[in-house]
Amino acid sequence: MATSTRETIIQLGDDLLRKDGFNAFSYADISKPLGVKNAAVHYHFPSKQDLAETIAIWHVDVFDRFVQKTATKPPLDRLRTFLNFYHSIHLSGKVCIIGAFATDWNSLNPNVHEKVKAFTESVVNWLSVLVQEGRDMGHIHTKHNPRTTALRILTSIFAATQLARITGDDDFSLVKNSLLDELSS
Amino acid sequence: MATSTRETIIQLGDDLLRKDGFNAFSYADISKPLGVKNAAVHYHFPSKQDLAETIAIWHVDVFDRFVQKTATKPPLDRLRTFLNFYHSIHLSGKVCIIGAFATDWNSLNPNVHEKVKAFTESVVNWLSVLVQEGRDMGHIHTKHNPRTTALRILTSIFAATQLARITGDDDFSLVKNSLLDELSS
DNA sequence: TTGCAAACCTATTAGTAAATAAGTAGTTTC
DNA sequence: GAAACTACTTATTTACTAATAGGTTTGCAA
Repeated sequence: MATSTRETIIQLGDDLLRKDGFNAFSYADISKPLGVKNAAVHYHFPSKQDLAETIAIWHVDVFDRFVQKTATKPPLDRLRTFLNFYHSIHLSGKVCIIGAFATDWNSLNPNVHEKVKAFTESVVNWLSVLVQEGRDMGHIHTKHNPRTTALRILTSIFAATQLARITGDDDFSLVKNSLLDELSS
Repeated sequence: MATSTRETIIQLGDDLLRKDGFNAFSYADISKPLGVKNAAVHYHFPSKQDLAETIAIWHVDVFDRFVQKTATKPPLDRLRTFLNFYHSIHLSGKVCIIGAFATDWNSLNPNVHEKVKAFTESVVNWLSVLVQEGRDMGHIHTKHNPRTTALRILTSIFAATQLARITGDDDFSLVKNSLLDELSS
């Protein structure tokens, strides 16, 4: 399937956003590798905020597909897949999109905020259901309520993609493995 | 005690770094509220990287004083104070300096990296000792090794300052309280 | 064949950025 | 009391930024 210019811009933008931050990349960083002029990027996304908004929506879509694809797996398998996904984020030099948007929060307009909120809530809710189901099945053990456990999973793993930039890969694995170990024991 | 221009620059820079991000503020954002010219800021910190480096060193000093001041407290009290400190970070609209530096990592030079690494390791080590001592005294309960538990505390609480920007204050408290609840039970 | 819209490009603008050179006023040092 | 240092200012430079106006090409549809 041929990838459209528009799609490539979104993917390059997402990469740059999560590697360098929203204010660290310019339209030139997108247009150059794409082999088009800066104005072509503005044709697809008139403003940088429009691009950020589309990237947020794109993540909603990607996550929806992830949810669909893993829907039949048992809760603990879903969690493992989720954490492995974050491992690949870390290994590719990026951070979690939630953290990237959060630290650049004050540079983004209300439209972007709305989409990022929707995405984040869908992740937290998905994790909450996962925890609830896992507990009902006796596969997941936690003393907190599902949302709290979901928040603890999410915060630990997305901060791990950031922290491991500073302290190294090993710390990412420590966090990841301890999460699985703790919830499944 | 009279605060010098240099110190005010560091504090303003730290505020801006943690509210908006390294690439979202300029020397004008510092010089204006200070009532000096942009060149005066460059006099104290020739480059923005120099400022970032000094901010990192400043955090090492602040943390050292925090460690000294709380050294006589029992482990669980130290943890509570630590988490309350993060609560005040969140309430003042900032994020943890570790996360701020991590997401802007690729914009910062090796000198800054070095100082941020030193600061982060000192926090992780302090938490590790806290966990070790707490466990020895029977006040803290965890199945992981001290560094792993330290990482889980740190990642959860610093990501909570970011996540709560998106999902709201309540989620910060859920994370904070669950940490205390879990480790002290 | 014309009409028209999608997807560009050329060229430019207005603004902001970090950084520096050179000068100045006030204070300290020898 | 001259020299030197501190903490600035004025003025400027170079570079990059997001964004836009207006023109060009291509392919499809009426």
